[in-house]
Amino acid sequence: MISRPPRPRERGIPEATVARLPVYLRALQALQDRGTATISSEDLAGAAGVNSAKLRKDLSHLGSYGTRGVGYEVEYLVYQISRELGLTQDWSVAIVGIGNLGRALANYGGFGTRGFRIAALLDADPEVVGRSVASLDVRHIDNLEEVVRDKGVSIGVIATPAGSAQGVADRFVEAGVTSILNFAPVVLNVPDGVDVRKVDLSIELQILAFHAQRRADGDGPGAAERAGLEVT
Amino acid sequence: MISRPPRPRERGIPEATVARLPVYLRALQALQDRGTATISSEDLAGAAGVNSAKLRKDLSHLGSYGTRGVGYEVEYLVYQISRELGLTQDWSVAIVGIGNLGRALANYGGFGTRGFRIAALLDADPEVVGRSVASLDVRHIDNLEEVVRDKGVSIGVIATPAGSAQGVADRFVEAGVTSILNFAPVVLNVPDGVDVRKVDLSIELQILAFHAQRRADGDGPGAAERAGLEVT
DNA sequence: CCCACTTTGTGCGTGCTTTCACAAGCGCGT
DNA sequence: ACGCGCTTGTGAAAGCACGCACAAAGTGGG
Repeated sequence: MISRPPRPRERGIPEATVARLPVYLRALQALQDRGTATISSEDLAGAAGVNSAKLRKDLSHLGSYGTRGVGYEVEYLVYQISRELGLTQDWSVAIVGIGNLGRALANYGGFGTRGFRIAALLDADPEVVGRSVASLDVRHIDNLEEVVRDKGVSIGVIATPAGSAQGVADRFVEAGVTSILNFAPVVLNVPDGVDVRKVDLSIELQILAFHAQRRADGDGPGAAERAGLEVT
Repeated sequence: MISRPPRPRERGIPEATVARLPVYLRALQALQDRGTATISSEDLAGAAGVNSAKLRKDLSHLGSYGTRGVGYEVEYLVYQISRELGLTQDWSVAIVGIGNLGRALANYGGFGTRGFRIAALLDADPEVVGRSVASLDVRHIDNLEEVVRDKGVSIGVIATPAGSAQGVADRFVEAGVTSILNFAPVVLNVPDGVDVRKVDLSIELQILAFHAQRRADGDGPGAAERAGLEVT
C-alpha cells in the first residue's frame, strides 16, 4: 500500500464537478452578501438548482469542509472554491473581435466574479482600431503577440466572425496562450495542451427547438420529463 | 414481440447526441456550400471535431441515412438533421433586456441557421424603449404578454441584469413560453415542463482558469491530458 | 457473376455521473 | 456526561456515454 501524502484531497476533480463549482460559488456569494453565515447542503443545493447528494459529493472532492449537524460555513467555502478554481490569482484576458458581441463582453463589468481582468481589446477593422471601448483602446490584431507578452495574457477570447476565428486561435496558441474561449460558430483546431471552450448561441437555440418540437409532437403526460427538462 | 410501427427511428435521442447535432449540421452546411455531395463519417467527424464512431452512433439514432461503402449524402443529411431539430418550422424569439448583450444578440443576423426569427425586443428602461435596434422597435416589458400572444413567441431570451431575470422568466412562463435561453448569471426557478438553458460567460472563464491553474501547478507530462483538454 | 475494397451500423466492455441510503460525527439540552 | 436530532460524507448500485472492433452491406472492376 502506498502511503498517502499529507494533502487531504486527491488530485483529479471530475470534470462534471468543476463545471458546477462556479454555480455554487455564485450562490454562496449571494448568501454572503445577505449575511448568511452557514448553510446546509439541502439549502445550497436548492439555490444552485441541483440535487443535495450531488452537491455534497462535489464538495467532498475539495475536502471535508462541512460540519455534520450544522452545514457549511459560507465564507470558508467561498474561499476554498475560489482557491480551487484559481480565482485567488488574477487572470489577464484579451478579447479579439470588437463587434457587437466583443463590445458587450468588454463592457460586462465585474466579469462575474473578480479574478479576471480585461487586459486588451484587438480587432482587424481599421474603423474600429483606435477607438475606446470600456476605457480601453482597441488595438490592431497585428499587435497580438506583443500584447500577450507585455500584458501577460493567459486567456484569449475570440469574438470574431467565423472565418477569422481559426487564424486568431492559431496566433493565440503561437503566442503561448493555452486557454481560449470561443464565441465564433466554428470548431477550432488546436494542438494538445490547449484548452478550448465554446459558447454558441445558435446551438443553444437549436437544442431548445428540439425539445420544444418534441413536446409539441408527442404531447401527453411525462413528455416533458422524458425530454430531460429542468425539474425544480 | 410487439410489431414495430413503420417509423424507422425510435423515440428518445440521447441528450448528448442532441447537443452535437447542431455541430454536425453546421459542418454539413459548410460542405454543402462548397458543393460536396457525399461525405464519409471519418471526414465529417473531423470537421465536427469528434470521433467517427461517435458520429456514426449519433446519426444512427435518427435512422439509417448512410450508404455503406460510400458515406452520407450531404443534402439529405442536412434535411434529416434539420427536421429532427425542428428547424423546418419557424421559431419566434423574443429578447428581453436590450443592453450591450441584448443588442449584440439582436444584431446577430442569420441567427446561426435559418429557423429562428426575432419577433420582438423588450426592455424596462424608458431610455431604451422606443429606440430602433436591428430594425425592430424596442417595446416596454409591460407588453410582454401581448407580444408573446400576438407574435406567437415560443422561445424567450433573457439578457437582463441578474436581479430582473427571475421576474422576466416568471412572466414568460405565465404567458405560455416553455423554452427559455438565459444569459443572466442566476439559476432560474421554473415549473416542470419548461426548458431552460443557460449561457454564462463567467462560468466558462472560471472553468478555463481551473484547468490553467492545474496545468501550472502539476506541470509535467500528461498533465494537460489529465485535465481533460481538447485532443485534436 | 464474383471478388476485393470501402464504409456504415452496432454489440460490448469500460469508465464516468448520478442517485440512494445510511453510518459517522457534531451540537445542544438536560 | 449522555442521548437525541440533525447533517455531512461516502459505499454501492444504476444509468449514461464513449470508443473499439467487427459483421453487414454496398460499390466497382475484371
